Amino acid sequence: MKKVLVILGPTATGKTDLGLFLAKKFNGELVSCDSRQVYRGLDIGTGKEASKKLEVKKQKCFWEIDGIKTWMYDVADPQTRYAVKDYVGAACRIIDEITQKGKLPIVVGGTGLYLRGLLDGFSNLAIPVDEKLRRKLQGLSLHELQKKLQELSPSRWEKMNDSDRSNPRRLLRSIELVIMYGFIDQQVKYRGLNQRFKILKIGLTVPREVLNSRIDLRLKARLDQGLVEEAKKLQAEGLSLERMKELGLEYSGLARLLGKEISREEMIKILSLKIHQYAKRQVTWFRKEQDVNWFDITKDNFALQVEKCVREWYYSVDEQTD
RNA sequence: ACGGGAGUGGUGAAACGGUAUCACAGCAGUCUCCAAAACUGCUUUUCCAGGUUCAAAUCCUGGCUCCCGUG
Repeated sequence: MKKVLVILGPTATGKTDLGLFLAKKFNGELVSCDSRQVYRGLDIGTGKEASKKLEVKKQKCFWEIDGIKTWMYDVADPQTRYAVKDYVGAACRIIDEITQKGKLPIVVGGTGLYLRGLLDGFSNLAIPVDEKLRRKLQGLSLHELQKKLQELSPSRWEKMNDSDRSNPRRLLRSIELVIMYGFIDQQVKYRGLNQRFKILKIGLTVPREVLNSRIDLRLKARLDQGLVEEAKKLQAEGLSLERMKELGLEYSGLARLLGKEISREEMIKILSLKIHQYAKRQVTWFRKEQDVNWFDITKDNFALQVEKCVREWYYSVDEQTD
């Protein structure tokens, strides 16, 4: 059985650095699993380059960082909306290609939903989005959406938890699933990677306080690298501040700065807070992930420990029939 | 030092003498296409000491602290 290595964990734990390290050891190529790195032009704010200053060559379909090919960067225009389905389809194809070359795909993931979709597969992705319906439902109040779903599909409503029942987006998608059920998109038949590959998951952890201070340091470094200039460039290229806000974290802060809603100092304060909260949500998500080999990045020689773990798996022979 | 004003969760605010409330932060969580999104739950408060009152964050007295003005 072919193998895929997965590195996961919250932001600012050095997933890309570790990925590069392992790619060199095990003849690998990186596949980013990040809902914002897919967008062209969002480079500094999404941390496309590794923390160390390495040689980066941007190619048409991939970046070459310190000689290692890195995929799933720059596959979408930031003005368009990219979603799980797009990611899963594209990433899957690339992983197959890497495997065919005889190399090891290393998925570097911070976006839990995308990663789960890629590894386990989401059956609902075959049920298409209906823009017209969404536009129509967008105006409805929470209560109206709830009523609508209860009428359309009481069983689906019953299955939802309290949190989702108050979530307009989930309600809307749920209604969409009921209405669009008959229009299954035959193109997106898709099995999760875990059915076709032997997967090793490496998870990175770090004490919360350390993580927060790493985030703050990284934010400062990004500002020094020209984060604000990057945002100005995006704006000059036609990206509206409105859309920039939707891109979240750094970019939403930057959009407010450029829109003169907040000062630079306020922005830094807000961003620090928002990124801490985001990291916490990532930790919550990944906590439930199955079969993860966790490593604390503050421990001595952690990279070597990881390497050892990967080596055992990488050279192991599958006893079962392929 | 004098005159004036103000002290309510970690922060910013609300409460005619009548159940101390809200937002943010914090903590825990949800999750099958906006996921760096959206959403849920929980914790925590009346500066101190007296007094008036059935009842005080609220009124009175004293103390402490802070702010503004004058010196």
